Amino acid sequence: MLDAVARLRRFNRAVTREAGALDTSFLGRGRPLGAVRVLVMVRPEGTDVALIRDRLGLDSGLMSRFLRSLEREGLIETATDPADRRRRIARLTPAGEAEVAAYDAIGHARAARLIARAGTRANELVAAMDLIATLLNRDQLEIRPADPDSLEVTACWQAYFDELVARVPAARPDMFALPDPGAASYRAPRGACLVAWSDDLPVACVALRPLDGPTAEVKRLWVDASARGQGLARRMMSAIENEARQLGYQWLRLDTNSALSEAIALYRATGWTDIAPYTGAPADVWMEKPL
Amino acid sequence: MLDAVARLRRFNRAVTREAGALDTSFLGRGRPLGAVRVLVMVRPEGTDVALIRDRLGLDSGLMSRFLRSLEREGLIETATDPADRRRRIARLTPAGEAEVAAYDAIGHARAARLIARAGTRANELVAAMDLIATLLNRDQLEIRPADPDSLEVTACWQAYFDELVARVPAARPDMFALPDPGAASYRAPRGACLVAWSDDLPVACVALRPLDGPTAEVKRLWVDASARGQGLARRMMSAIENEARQLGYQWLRLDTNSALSEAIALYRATGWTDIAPYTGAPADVWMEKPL
DNA sequence: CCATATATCTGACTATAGTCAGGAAAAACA
DNA sequence: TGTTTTTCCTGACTATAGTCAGATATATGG
Repeated sequence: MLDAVARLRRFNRAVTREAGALDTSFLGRGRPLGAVRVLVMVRPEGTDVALIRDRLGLDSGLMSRFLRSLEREGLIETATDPADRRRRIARLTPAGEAEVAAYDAIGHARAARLIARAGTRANELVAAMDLIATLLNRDQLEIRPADPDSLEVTACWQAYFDELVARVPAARPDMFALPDPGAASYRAPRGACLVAWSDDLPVACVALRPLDGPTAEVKRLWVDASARGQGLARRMMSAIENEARQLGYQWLRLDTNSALSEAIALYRATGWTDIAPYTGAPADVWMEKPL
Repeated sequence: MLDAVARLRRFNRAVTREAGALDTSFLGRGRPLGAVRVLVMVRPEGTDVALIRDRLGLDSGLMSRFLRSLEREGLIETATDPADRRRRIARLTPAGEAEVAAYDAIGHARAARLIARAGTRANELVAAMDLIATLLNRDQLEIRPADPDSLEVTACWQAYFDELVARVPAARPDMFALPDPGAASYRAPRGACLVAWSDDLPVACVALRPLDGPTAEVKRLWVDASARGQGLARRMMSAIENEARQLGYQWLRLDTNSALSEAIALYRATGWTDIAPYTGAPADVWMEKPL
């Protein structure tokens, strides 16, 4: 392989040029880039001003000016946060939502064009971008509770089932027909569902449901290919165990398949022990852990 | 797969943030970014000012000011191009070379740190970056003649030999011991050597040497993994055929191995026909084409 | 209650990027 | 040869990003 560092710097130049083009593509709607970057971070339901400032690394004075300018344009409204009245919350007006949608469409079109440029290698391109984005976002990874009926959880579970079908010989697609009738059991007060976010993309999930008195069952641990090799599965397991503890459980169980060797190695390394079967195919390994 | 466009946009955000950090890392030496971008594009042996301006997309007035400012600092000297005295050529002074080396070191350190962050997936990261950079740079790809003894050609040939060893069962590493004693035959006036550049990284090569009177032999066609699937091999073959025509050859020959099926398919599709063996192992396919 | 810290806002300021019009010199063209 | 085009330069200008100090209102911890 030629010098890896030289290759990385070529990448930097290529992407900087592309990102520059991306930035200027956000112009042409008569608004400076800084204001646009703020605008597109405001969610319709309202976003904490400090959060935006922090994400964009802006000076508070500059941020304030951007907000005033967007307000003058009638794209956002700001109100004080009732929970902490020093803070302010920015909310999109209908005009603002339309404007954000327009910027979204521009970005979407650009992105689609870039992917199209890859031709037959589009899938590889997206996978490569995923890997890089996940590595760069690695420190910003956040694990948050999620609604088991939400779109992101459904997407994670679908990815999990696809993975099972690909790797477990005994698994067939029709074993996992979403939507899941049992999704309610992954909710409070007796269940839980966690998703790991890299930026706004879910890259891992895990769920917990009541099994039998003081025993809960861990289900559907999944980590996206781009996020593997960084100890995320271990973090997810540790997070769901904490949830279980807080819900008052004393024992955890899980079933899995011997084809999923890394997962089993992780379980063994973190205090899980084999037990007698308590479910059927496609599982062929059953484990337990005291809390 | 989750929405590809959403993933690409996450990538954009991650990389824009990183590129922003990269840009500011070029600060801290008391010089504005624009001037630095110009400075690091000046080669010690001299670079055409218009070329720099074109690559960076700068206004001629702005460019002029950057040059004056770098001159005042004693980092570069400008002289009129003797071939066209409207044009100017910028050259690094010794102080300038030292300064560029310092910026290089900063960039190198940053790049190394990023690669290190990928841990066990460093190779995958570099491959992903290569793929993206090559796709983004695709329109800027340049095929230029190269010195067969140069570092870049040696690197290409080494990559070619590695590929052969990996794919051809009969090939062993010791069959291809660089440096190549026959490199001189790939030079003018009877031979040629072409390299395709993506930015400053060689991504493909092909060579030509005299064989027998009006017949020349095409050797060492190689395309980097990141640049495949875009018709580059075809372009390289077409370029080397043009070289051969200009050198007055009437026939081309080549030997290859049946394990390299895409290459053979390309040859068949572009007018090459099978002929009797004229070399030994590891070759097992021999072809010819009239010009 | 007070002292201190935090979040935001405002006004004044600087630095940098970028634009534009016009001029001088050289090259290309008819 | 004269005209047009190209290349670079300069000065004047604008827009944007970003910094800084101080003011105000609120929260937090004693």
